[in-house]
Amino acid sequence: MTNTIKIRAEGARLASATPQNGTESVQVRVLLQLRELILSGELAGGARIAELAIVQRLAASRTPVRAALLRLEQEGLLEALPNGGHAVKTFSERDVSEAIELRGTLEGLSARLAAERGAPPVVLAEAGVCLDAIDALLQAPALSDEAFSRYVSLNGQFHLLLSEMSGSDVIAKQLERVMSLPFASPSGFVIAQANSPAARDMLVIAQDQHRQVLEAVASREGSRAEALMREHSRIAQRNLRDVVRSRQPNVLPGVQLIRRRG
Amino acid sequence: MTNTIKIRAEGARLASATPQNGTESVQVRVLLQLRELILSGELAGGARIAELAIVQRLAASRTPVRAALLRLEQEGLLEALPNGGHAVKTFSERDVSEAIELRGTLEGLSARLAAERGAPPVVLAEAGVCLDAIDALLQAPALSDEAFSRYVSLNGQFHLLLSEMSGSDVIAKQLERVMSLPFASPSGFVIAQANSPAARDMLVIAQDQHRQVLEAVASREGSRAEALMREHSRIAQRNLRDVVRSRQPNVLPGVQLIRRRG
DNA sequence: TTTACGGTTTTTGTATACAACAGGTATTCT
DNA sequence: AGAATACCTGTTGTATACAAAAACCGTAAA
Repeated sequence: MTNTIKIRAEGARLASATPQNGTESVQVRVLLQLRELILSGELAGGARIAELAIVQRLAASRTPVRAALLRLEQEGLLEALPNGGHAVKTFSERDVSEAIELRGTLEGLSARLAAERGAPPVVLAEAGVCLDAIDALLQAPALSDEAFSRYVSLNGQFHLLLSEMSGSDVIAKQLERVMSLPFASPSGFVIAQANSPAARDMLVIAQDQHRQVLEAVASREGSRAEALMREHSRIAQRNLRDVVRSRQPNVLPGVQLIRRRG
Repeated sequence: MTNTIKIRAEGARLASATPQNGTESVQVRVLLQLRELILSGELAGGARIAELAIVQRLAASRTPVRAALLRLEQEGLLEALPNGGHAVKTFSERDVSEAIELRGTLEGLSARLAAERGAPPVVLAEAGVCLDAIDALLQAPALSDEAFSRYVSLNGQFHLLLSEMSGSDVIAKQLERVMSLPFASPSGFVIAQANSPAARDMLVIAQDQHRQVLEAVASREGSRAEALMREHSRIAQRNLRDVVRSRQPNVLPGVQLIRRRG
């Protein structure tokens, strides 16, 4: 017989009594931790997620857990099951490919609009500085781990600036949504390829595209900017595919969610 | 003095006692009604929405109301306020324009992929039937109200079929998201222009584009399909702008959310 | 008149009780 | 033995109590 114990969040009452001492709300904490749990692979792809399990694990009440589940559902990491409840979503290789193509298309749109409307000089300048920093990084014949992680950060910043240049909140928001899937992010492939010998060459190529895009935007060449941005995203596509095929386990948060066939 | 009455959902207890007799869950009901309330303009753009107000109005408890607020937030109709709470979002004319451009871009991507990969013959055929039906509708020299609403339905169906042709769930889902804003929907402009004398001509033009797109997809002309689909969306843009300018009050659900300047 | 302060009130955040439902298991009837 | 059924359990849906924070308001002092 199973003994019917009443499941209760340890310390829940304590947490309730604790005032919000400047840190973060339970909701945010649960959201972050739950996302981490999924991306790290601790909650396997396809697994059903019970609210109470999370309640126990994260020591919060059902309310914030529910909120987090809903958010992650809309984020695309979870899917709602027909009869209630949620499951960790899995992605086919094609899904991944399409997500990247989608990002490229959206970034292309943003770049075109930026070029057509004229990007704010300040942002344009910031992007230039960003690219200069990447150039400096690529001076070295081989890149250290720290250099890679710095590249990731700079690369992410550049893509963000690019999405800012169009001045469109609507598009920026949509882009944000698409990039919330970790393997669709512009830096996904970089992390994954960090230890490959050809890694630096890849970055050199990507960086050249960065330069060209920025130039195109600055000189108001809309459709060139768009085409370049699309093509740029295809680097990620190529590399990410390699990674999925070779199936190194944890090179990138969330790769475990990609299933081989389906 | 305000008397401190304890606000309670009328009939809430009753609803709780009622079994789910085949209809719909409270959550779904609240979501639908709340969305309706916003789109109909009963909750004005920019207005802050208090949970308790909705609880009273829709006779449900805070839990499903909260869920609905979260959903509508992700849907883009509400925005989360910094210190908790939600407000009805408003859109600048530029936002609307960008949302439509976004739809065009996404539909263009979908059409291109459909053409490149080859659309399933069944879907292709269905789309053809759909267009034939629209042709039949346009035989009449002037269109009745029913004819218009039939057009709206057929038009929506065609666009849906088109998004199906690429076979991409990822893109289809994203498109669904973008089109959840009512003025970004492919039929938005149709409703709005129904009483204009040139309305039929507009539909004729749109229908020609439909034909061309379908042909392009069928004959695997990817970039033609994409370009056509983008251009097609610009009809909506043009017409919808007219409507916003002339500011007829209720031609389209949700127009009240568009503010003049901002 | 304006501003700072203190209490009041509204509103959201959080936890939890209770109900309905689904799925599995054991039991019983044929 | 096999099938149908009743029960049991785990899970989500719904409502609500309580806490904390923020907005509001009135008063008093500069």
